[in-house]
Amino acid sequence: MAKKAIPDIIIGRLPIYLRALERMQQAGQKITSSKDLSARLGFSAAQIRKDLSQFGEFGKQGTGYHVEYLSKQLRAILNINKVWDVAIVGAGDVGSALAHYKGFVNRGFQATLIFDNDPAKIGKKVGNLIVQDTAEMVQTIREAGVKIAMIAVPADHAQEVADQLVEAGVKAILNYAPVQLSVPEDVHVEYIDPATRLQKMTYYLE
Amino acid sequence: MAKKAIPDIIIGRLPIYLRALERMQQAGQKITSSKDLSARLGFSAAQIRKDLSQFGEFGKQGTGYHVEYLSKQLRAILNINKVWDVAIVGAGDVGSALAHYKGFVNRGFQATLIFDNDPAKIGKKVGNLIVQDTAEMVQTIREAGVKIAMIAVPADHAQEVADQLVEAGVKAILNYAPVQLSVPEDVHVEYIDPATRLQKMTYYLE
DNA sequence: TAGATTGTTAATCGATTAACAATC
DNA sequence: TAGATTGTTAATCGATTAACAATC
Repeated sequence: MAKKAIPDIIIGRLPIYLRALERMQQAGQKITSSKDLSARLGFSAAQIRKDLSQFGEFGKQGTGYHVEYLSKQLRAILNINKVWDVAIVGAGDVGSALAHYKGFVNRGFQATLIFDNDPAKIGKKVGNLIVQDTAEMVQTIREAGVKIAMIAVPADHAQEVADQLVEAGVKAILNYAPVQLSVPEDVHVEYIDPATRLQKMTYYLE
Repeated sequence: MAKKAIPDIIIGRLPIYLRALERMQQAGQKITSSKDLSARLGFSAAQIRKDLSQFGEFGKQGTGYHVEYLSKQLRAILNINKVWDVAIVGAGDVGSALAHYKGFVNRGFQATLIFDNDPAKIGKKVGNLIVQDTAEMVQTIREAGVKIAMIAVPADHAQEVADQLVEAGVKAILNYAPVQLSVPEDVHVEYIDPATRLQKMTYYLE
């Protein structure tokens, strides 16, 4: 309830703040400020302070924010103190790339399941994972208690897969298929479509 | 000038409208309406009409929009009536996946160059492309007149690569490295970071 | 202490929605 | 014609910014 009150657009910025803080930590920087973060990220200092103040008082007047402390707080707020298991649906180029992707390590996620409906792929290894038959997906995901999935199947099948994921108890979907999905309102969906992003930029090109 | 006046947030929705229209076309649908698009995409009908009206009068009262005509108009507005060449920097897992990605076909883009600084990778084939030495990147991109690039190198090197791309005349960058880039204001940057997107959703999970 | 920076309120800015005349 | 849907204006809603007292 209290959570619901915080605008989604603010939630979306928290991981970006966290990413910057973690880079500061790596670089040995102990203290930062809204001004410092603003210079790095391009958001206004006022906005950064306001966003953070939604969740508590993390800073110190005159000093700023302790990098490690703030980053710990943000990880707690975002629920990534644990490592979440993630299922991948589709073992084509995109699904395989996600299975190999090293960017999830230390950011709260690990791919533990991958599915495909192509008999030629089922049983094959992709990274550390063995491709399983989509026919067993609902049961396998439900039994494993996996709550997050990434869809990397052709656009025509994405909605069907989404329906199955919902049935399996998945609550968060990262969709790489270039279609809008229709899901119950307690299921969250984020979209990644590089062509769409490039098209946004070509508008400005000549 | 007139272009600059249109909010970026509207430009970002145009490719999504286009994506839906192209799926309608494939399905043989001739006519749509703001209400129909709204049902598919989740944006309000009023917003869709208002967005489109920024660029002209594409519809007909009482009828709606002709799918093929509107999609043609949007392609023109977004400057994707041509096919844009795109350079990929980094031939690791992400770069390779982008080189193989089939989602760019018919959406206005083709990868034509790929670069890496690892001698073990230079000269190797990735998809149709041969990996070239990053040392020659600035010159090669400039000579080829390529204006769009995707960065798929480790975070530590992304800014350096971005600087080189700017020097080479690139005006649009799709950045897969999990860092904010600093570029001149006539250069456009979009970010794709799946971990960030997943973290946004885990906020809502328990 | 003096300087710096937070957290927060009020003011501004911009985006979305509702409503409806125009018209196909 | 009657019904439907556009394009657009005005009203609403929400997000960002400016400013500053509190305080480290």
